[in-house]
Amino acid sequence: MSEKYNHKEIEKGWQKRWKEDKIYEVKDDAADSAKASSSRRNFYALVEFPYPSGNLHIGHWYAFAVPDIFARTKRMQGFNVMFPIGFDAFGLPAENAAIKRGLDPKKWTYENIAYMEKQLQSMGNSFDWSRKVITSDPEYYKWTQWLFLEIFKKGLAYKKKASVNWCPSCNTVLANEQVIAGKCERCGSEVIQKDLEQWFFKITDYAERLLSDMDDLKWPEQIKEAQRNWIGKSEGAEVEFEINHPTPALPQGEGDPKFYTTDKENWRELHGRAVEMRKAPTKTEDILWQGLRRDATGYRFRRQWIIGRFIVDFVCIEKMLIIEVDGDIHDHQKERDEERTNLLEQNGFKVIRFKNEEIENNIVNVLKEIHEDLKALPLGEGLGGVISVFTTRIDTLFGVTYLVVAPEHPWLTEQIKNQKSEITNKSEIEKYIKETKSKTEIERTDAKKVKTGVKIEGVTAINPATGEEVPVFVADYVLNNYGTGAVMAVPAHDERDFEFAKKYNLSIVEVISGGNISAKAYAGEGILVNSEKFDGTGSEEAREKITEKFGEKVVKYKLRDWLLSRQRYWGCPIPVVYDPEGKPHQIPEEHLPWLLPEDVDFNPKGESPLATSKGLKERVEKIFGKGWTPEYDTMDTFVDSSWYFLRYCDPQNKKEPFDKLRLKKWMPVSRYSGGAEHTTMHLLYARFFHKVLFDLGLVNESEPFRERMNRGLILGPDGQKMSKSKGNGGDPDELVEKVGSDTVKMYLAFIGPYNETGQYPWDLGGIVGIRRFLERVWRLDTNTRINTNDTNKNPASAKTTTGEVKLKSLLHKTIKKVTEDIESYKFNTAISAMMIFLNELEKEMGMSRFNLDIFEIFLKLLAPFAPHITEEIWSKMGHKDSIHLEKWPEADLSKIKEEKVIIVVQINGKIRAQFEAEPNPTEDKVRKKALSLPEVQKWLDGKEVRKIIFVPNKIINLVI
RNA sequence: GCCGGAGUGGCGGAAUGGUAGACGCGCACGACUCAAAAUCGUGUCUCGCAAGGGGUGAGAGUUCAAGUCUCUCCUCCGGCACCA
Repeated sequence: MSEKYNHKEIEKGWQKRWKEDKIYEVKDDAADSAKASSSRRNFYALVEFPYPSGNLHIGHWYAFAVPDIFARTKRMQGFNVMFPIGFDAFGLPAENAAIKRGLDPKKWTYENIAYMEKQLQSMGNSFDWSRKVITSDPEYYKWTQWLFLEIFKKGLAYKKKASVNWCPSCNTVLANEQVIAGKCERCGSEVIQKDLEQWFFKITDYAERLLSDMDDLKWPEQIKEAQRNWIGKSEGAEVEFEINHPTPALPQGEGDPKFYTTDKENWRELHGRAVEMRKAPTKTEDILWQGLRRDATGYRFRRQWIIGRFIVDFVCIEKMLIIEVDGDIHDHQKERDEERTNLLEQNGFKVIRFKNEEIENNIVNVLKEIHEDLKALPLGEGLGGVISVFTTRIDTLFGVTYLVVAPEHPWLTEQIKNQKSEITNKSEIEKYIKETKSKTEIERTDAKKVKTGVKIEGVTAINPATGEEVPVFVADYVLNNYGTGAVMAVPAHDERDFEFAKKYNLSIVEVISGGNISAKAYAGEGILVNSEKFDGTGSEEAREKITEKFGEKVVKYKLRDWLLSRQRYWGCPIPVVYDPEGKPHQIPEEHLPWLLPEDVDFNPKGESPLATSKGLKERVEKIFGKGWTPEYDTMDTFVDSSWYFLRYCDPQNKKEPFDKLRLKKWMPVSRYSGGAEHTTMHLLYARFFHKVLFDLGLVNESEPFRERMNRGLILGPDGQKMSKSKGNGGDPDELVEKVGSDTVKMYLAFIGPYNETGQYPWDLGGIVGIRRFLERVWRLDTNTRINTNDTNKNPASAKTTTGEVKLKSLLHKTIKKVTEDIESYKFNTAISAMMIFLNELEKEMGMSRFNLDIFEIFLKLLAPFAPHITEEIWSKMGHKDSIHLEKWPEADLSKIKEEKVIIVVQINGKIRAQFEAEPNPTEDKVRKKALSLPEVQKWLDGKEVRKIIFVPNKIINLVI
């Protein structure tokens, strides 16, 4: 009688042995490895490290146990495989445990890690535990801080005000996930927005590279597309709309009446000239403009701008300063210039002039002088006269009937403050702005809500294409942080604008297309009311032409800078201190790791928990001096996880985060497996981080992950996402206890393709199928040994039967299929192929004695899927070394021989008959045989065969 | 709204343009058993006694041949979304 398949004993035993023998620990160099050979290459198999929540759920199993099949296969295929594991240990749940249950976050976290490690061991994965990384270890976060400082030094970390979700009742900052429908997840009170100074990484500087470098990555197109979406590049144009009052600082009627230009035709002509001049600047003008636009003076300028009936060279937006550039001046010109200067100065402008040589010889000095002049001028009396908009459809410029600015738009802010502004309904606008502030981001961006807005009375903007005056609105449907924070509204061709225009009774002007909008535009016939419907396909060419004339080509991204400050305790401290003036300074390297203090009150006090630490304040004053204060915020945990895969390559390094030479052996990651939910967060952040490190010269490559696979999601049996609160999660521990780790792992691999981001309801029904399969393998083994122990049977001398030839052919087919399917993460069909093989194997066994070699090869194929049971059988068969160190079987294509093939006979594509034949029959043979079949005769019914299609070994199709 | 992906038995899912439903679950029947479980065997898309017909979300097309390619539409899933 055969002994029982006792998974518990087998699995425990082998897990212990593997640990003792360290068979999965990997040396950095292929050459260092015990089984080294010149053909051995390094392979870095990576899975996303888990958050130590305290309990492994079935999703973790899916994430770790299945890619283990791949890692094991690669190892057997002769690669020097690094398959590390660690813990993403900082994060909110630890802190919540502290707040709710008074636990110490550190203790809580490390206890969880210890427990989860045990659970992970029971999985029997081939992880290399010697490279374990825990992000909350000071030995790790020291280097997170160090890297932060490197980035800071490079000017890619900066501070600015940003709003956070704030729960007034809990007295705490909330993460976006903690805000449910605008309410606090915990107490249900209304969440408000609060502005705080926070740290950012300038990921936007890398938008273009993050986009274009993706082309060469071996990633599924889906993931690339999602990232492209997220980065959200759009190419369009910026167009400037002048506000229609020549000098907003002047009350109407003062100064020379000649100064005003109200005549539209005149304005249009003037504008045309200004545009021509902008397009063809002199060398000197260009030098100055480059200086001015680069913010060298700290103020913004416009060039060739219309002031009254003049075009001036440069004018400041914020202050009333005009800069004129002189060429060679003739006397009569000089006179005119003087008159013009007087006129401008009478109207409140300061006019400064520079000679060509001055600018060309010493631009730095000139800019300095301008800066001095600007400083001397009073604030808030600026031109205030331009609103820049971003559009991707400049071809609809002629249809613009109003402008909308975001409530936070700088121009509006300035105008509200400006005493002399001509806006007549300031209080109404201020009220609206206040209302907007009280809305959450989610409320504001709810497209379903009816749009609101307020007309800005007293000012109008001029459509540069038509010279028409159009009203200006403030409305919160315009986002300040995209484009320029202002939009041109084309209600005839944009739904949102249409909705708004209807509500406020604004005019709607259609732009004719018919493919030649540009021609119409040039001819100055831009306005075409109630013309034939605009088809929305104004040509690329039209856009280019209109951009050239009225705007400037620009590229915008949806991607925002990475806000990394968290007003939380359990995270990596930001290694920054503030001097008595409040200026941030980096903490010198010798003070790293900048330790997280432990004398902290976790109960929300309305500020970051670190602010309650006395020890931290004392530490700062002791090191830096009196009046210096610590940074109280910690880092987003995505910073921790942006480089953990680099630390795996050199986890013990005490001198630097990692040694560049060691990285060379492993990076980039050969294959990275993870969840689809990280596509636009972790995966993008890590790419950005890695690129920065590349620019700093710390890593060798600009992309961290050569290949990426996203897995699907395991749902609860109810089709819902699994969670503790719903109680629909499967408990893997219990399951492993019952059927064994091998069965659970293999079942997870069997339920569907792993390389597709589908969703699988967790249904235990099918798991018995896998368990049966493994039991059959177990029984097969037992029988084998009984047979081989029988001295009468000598497999080597036995004659080869037809059955064995068939089996051998199937074996090699199976090797091929399994190998290919593992490579492409289609574990389900690999398992299916092995099942088919086992079915045949059993049949053959029943007929004759058993071929041991074949069974051994089969075991090797199965080893990555069911590491424990195969190891046990392998060892019982008398092998001393682990099966997991065996060489992966190779398919011998010459052994794949069909004994017989089945030829299908079709008539007009319909199957009418089939027959068996020797492999590779000639077309001639097949045709003759087919025609002779009575079924075929019946269907032919004497009709003539017009055409014959022959697919070798498969089909003959007779067309009548 | 935009961008991806997918729709195949009772279920999970297979099918380089070439026999649709592999493999597994479930179910039915049979064997073993006093009986049950386990195990093994047979069957299992559908209409039809059969011959044969129909069938991969719907409709059209290309082809000797379409689940697979093309077009239109529907549904579901995922990403982005007042992004101008």
